[in-house]
This record gives sequence, C-alpha cells and structure tokens, in this order.
Amino acid sequence: MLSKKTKYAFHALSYLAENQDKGAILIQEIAEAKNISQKFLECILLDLKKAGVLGSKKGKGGGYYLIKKPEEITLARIIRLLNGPIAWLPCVSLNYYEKCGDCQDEATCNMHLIMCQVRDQTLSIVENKTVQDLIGSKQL
Amino acid sequence: MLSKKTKYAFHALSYLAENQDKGAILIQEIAEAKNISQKFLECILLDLKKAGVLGSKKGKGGGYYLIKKPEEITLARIIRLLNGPIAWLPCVSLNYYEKCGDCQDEATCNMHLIMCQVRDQTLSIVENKTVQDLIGSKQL
DNA sequence: TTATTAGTCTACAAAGTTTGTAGAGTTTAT
DNA sequence: ATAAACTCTACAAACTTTGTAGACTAATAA
Repeated sequence: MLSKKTKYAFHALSYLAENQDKGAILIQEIAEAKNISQKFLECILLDLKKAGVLGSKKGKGGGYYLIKKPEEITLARIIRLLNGPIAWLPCVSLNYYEKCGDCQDEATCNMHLIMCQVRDQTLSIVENKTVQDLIGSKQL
Repeated sequence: MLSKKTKYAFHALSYLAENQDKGAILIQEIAEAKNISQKFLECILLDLKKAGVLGSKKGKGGGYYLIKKPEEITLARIIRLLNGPIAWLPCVSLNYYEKCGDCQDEATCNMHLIMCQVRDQTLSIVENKTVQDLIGSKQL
C-alpha cells in the first residue's frame, strides 16, 4: 500500500498544480488546505525539491512552487521517491536493484520472471500518468 | 515489496508441491531445505492451513501436505494471505476494502480510477499464475 | 541594518509492523 | 506410556513510518 508520505506528496503536488498562477505557496497553506501535519509536510516537500520536482524561495513572500509542468511529473517518479521501489522483489527493481538471494539465475527463475511482468504492467500505467491526471475532478 | 513471510510461503509451497508424493512433510525438513527459521515457518504454515491451502497431521509420521493441487493455488491467494492487500489504496482493494478518506466520490476520483487500473493489471497476472508455475526450473 | 518571515537541517520520539524466539499444550502412532 | 510433531500464546528485538522540537539560514522590507 502507498504510505501516507506518498499520498501527502500527491495532495501537495495537486494543490501546487492547481495554484501555479499564484507563485510560491506557503507550506502552511498546503498543510491547512490538505490537512497534513506541517512539520511532516516540510520533509516531503524538501524531498521533492531535492529531486528537482519543486523549487522554493526563502524569506517573506517565499514558499514552494512547481519546477516542472504537472504533465511532466509522472506518478512513478513520486512513488519511487517517497514510497520506494515499485517492484515486488529487489531483483526485479529498475531503480533499486539488489540481488534477492533466491534466484540463482534471474533468466530462468520463475518467480523473477513473473514479478518482472507485474512490474512492467504496473509501470505501463504509472509511468504514463502524471500530476496533471490527478487534478481537474477536484477529488484529490 | 513482498515480505519475507510471503517469500517463505512460496518457498514452502514449492517444496511441498515438488514432494507431493512423499505424503506429510516435517516443518523441520522444509525449514532446513529452504533455510528458514523453523519457528517462524510454523506460523506461516499454520496460516496456510487455516486458509485451507494446506493440511496437517499431528504426531509421529505427521507433517504438512498440500490440500489443493499446485495449479489451483494462485499467487494472488498467497500474497493476500501473507502480504496483505494487493491494491495500492484501501479504497481500491477487493479483499481489504476501506474508505480511504481522500476520495469523496470513488466514481470520479482520479487517483482512485488510476489505482483501480494498477490493481487490475496486477491481478490479471497473479490471479493466473499458480504454485505450479513456480516449480520446474528448480529456482525457488 | 535590523526585524520578520519562511524554508533547511538535525535530532529525536511515539507508534506500528515485521521478524523471530520460548515454552507449554495437544494430538497421534507405536 | 512414550516420543514425535503440530498448535497456541506470549513476548522481544529490529525496523519502518509518522510525527515533533528546535536551532539555523536566507531573503525581504522597513
């Protein structure tokens, strides 16, 4: 399941996308609008900034803003950043690969091959959906 | 990511499937063959028994055995049992449904609809792969 | 240049989950 | 009766997630 961190990130990104015209937005404003602990949200926004998704301005009139267009921020990117690997096994992860210790030969391990399929099917969706796809219905 | 519990379950089921002819198999034998803590494995096998996947015999000559054919035990069943929901959000789970508190209307919530797609794509694989598909290449 | 505002950073704490252990109890075959 | 082997309860260690506290830094405006 997606962690709260991930869900909060989507909420915050949706809010920023819907208010792009207003320039920099306060953490506090997002936290109140989306009912998220402000301090917790700080960490999340900082992660998004370090990843190059958000920019920020300090001092009076400061806040956070989108650096990329909403339609350029894929769900996969955000999930990987805040939730971790999308794959179900480390040996099948594209971004967090590790040997799993179970398959001696990944080319013939049945579990490995099945989990590759699951990963690819999942990615075919979340690599092609973006923050833009989240807004519009006023649901998130 | 799949938990160790889930992976151990697949290992144990594979072992039982490959040794169906030998009748009841000791926990200890599986634990040693697959290098799993015996006490931990006990819990897992008990879960599988309570779910109707395995049967057991107590006392001398006892052990665990498959109740269903390997090709009737889907990966989805085992993952749900030991790993929890397959869906990424509670509001999208078929077996562990809960309101997520984010979507006021599931019929129009964009995130909900996307997560339904992810769930369905995943299920299309793991509902159709079984323990039988894990054995044969001697990898698990 | 000083006060204020707002993001940054480090550290920690509470809660929950996963993983694993201990030991007594129960059932069955011999 | 005895030993073998599953069953059950309880607990503990390790890890992760979620959230909090407070000092620090940068930018703006008076």
